Amino acid sequence: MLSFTEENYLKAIVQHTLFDGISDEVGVNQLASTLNVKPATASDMVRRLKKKELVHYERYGKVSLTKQGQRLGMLVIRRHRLWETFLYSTLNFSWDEVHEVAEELEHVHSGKLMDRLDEFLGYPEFDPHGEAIPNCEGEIKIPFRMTVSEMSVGKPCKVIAVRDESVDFLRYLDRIGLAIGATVVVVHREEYDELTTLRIGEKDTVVSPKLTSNVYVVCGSCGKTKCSC
Amino acid sequence: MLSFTEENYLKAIVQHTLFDGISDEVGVNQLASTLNVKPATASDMVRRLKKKELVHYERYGKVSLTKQGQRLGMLVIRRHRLWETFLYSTLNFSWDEVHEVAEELEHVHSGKLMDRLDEFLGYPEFDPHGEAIPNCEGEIKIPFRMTVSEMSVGKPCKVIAVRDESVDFLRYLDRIGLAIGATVVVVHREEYDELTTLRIGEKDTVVSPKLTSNVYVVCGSCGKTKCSC
DNA sequence: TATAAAAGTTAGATTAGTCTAACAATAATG
DNA sequence: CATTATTGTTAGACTAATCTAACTTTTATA
Ligand SMILES: [Mn+2]
Ligand SMILES: [Mn+2]
Ligand SMILES: [Mn+2]
Ligand SMILES: [Mn+2]
Repeated sequence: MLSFTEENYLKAIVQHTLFDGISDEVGVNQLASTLNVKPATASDMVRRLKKKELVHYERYGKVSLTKQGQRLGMLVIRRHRLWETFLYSTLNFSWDEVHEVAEELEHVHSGKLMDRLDEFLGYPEFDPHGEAIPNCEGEIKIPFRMTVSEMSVGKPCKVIAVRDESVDFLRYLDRIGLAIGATVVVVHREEYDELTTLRIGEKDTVVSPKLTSNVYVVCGSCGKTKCSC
Repeated sequence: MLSFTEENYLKAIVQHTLFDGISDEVGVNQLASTLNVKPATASDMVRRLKKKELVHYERYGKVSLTKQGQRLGMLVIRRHRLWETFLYSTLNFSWDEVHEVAEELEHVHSGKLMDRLDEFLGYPEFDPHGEAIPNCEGEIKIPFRMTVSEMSVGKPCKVIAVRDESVDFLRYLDRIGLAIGATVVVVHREEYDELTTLRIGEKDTVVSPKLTSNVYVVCGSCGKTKCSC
């Protein structure tokens, strides 16, 4: 049985290697900063995870997941996202409140519990932030996704997910009317100061690249990421 | 914020001092055996709980709860029993499966979560084993209860709760048809070998004092513990 | 009440997870 | 390619929670 800490490391490694889509391996310092620990601590832990055959790793090298490590990490993420969905859909939490509570609930080890919860929720595909929920084998289809910062000017698109789950970010989105399913158009992109004017519904709002790079969208006409509409 | 371990100690002290109704204080060895640790370990922990002002305690003395210790212990029990109710009523777990999972869920620290869950469940008064659920202040009315072993022969009574939550015990009760709400009559009590013949519904079953002392009942006519029916 | 039994404590060790400070290897850059 | 910057490791210390083994206090009983 994995400890809280081990599960959190696996989850962080999954985020870096599978979800962020930059590389399939991650450095110790990067991991340390994600987990808010010092590099020395992460270095130690990575060696422990290697001994348990959950990661591939050599001294001074990068970290990547073994089959088993990936499966277990994905299961933590499944639990996290199912609980977020429960809190949001059943207990009427707002989308900025669910993450923190799910950080605790995700460590409850009962496969039966998660399967029953999944059934109770009607086998949801996505969590309240639009992220896909892995199945009970820890499998998931990771879609190639586009952010608002990559969308061409004038093309209507639909918000499908958000990358950042912080309270500040989500409340900001609420204020400007940007929710999952909303239609947005990049009205103008100012090269000089990198600000983007976004039409959300009827209203235009000027936003930073920090926002546009954290909002995932698909084509508003065909619903695909890559399209020729 | 309390650790898992500290919460488990508080819960165990509540059980011994408030629920078992023998004394309002408990010994270190007794605590140790309840928590499956060695006396040395419990002795250490009790001193830590004292430093946090959660228990009253002097070297070589007995342990009892402070106001704060009692409140926090009762809140752990509230969470445990609300989760058991959720697992049983909403996710269709059987009454012998809920305890183990609740042992993990009870340590999730979110008052809002528990209040919302309470609301979702319709403010239940009792958990699947018939135990009362403390309110959000950690308060509860502890009823004076009678077990089957104390009931007089021939008097019909109603099962209101079970003391033991072990899988073995609860499955055994299922097999002999003894559920919460069932009507039972002590048909005969054999002094020699302390076995009791119990009429449950239409069927007679011979049971041990281990069973009769773990089943709580009220008078079948008036619904009270002490009555003159 | 003296002795034995039970209950409780202390000392010292261990493991997980963390830190700081000093050091070493690798990568980037002039 | 030599120097610097970045990245990662090691050594040594700390806390929480546990153990074993030896010791002490309290309680029971002959
Ligand atoms: Mn989340
Ligand atoms: Mn999410
Ligand atoms: Mn229980
Ligand atoms: Mn219960």
